[in-house]
Amino acid sequence: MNFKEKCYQLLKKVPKGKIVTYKSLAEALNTGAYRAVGMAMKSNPHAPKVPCHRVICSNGSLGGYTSNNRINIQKKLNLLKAEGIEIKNNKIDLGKYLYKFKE
DNA sequence: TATTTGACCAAGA
DNA sequence: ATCTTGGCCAAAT
Repeated sequence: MNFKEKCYQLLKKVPKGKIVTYKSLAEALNTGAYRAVGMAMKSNPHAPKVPCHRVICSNGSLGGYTSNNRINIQKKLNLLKAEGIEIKNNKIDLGKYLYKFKE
């Protein structure tokens, strides 16, 4: 299985109402390639099956979605709100919504 | 095979 | 608080 597919599998494990950071996701993959994880997302061959909108930056910002345009960011933000996540000033409470893979 | 790039992260100024 | 720099790993060229 390629690195990307592992990212997708792991990302699909993330429950609704929770989010993960690129770093945490990479850590769960037993690696530190958080940047490569982002690449895997933009490739996104599995489209809506993989909740790439649940993946955000470690600083609490949304990161990117289809592009780095604010408009698309709004869309991602809206999806997260639909999950029950509250965003404050385009920032998310990591300690509250960050999902941990290992336990 | 080597260099560059990227939906990033952490630290320094 | 924001901006810049260096570093990380994998994929693209």
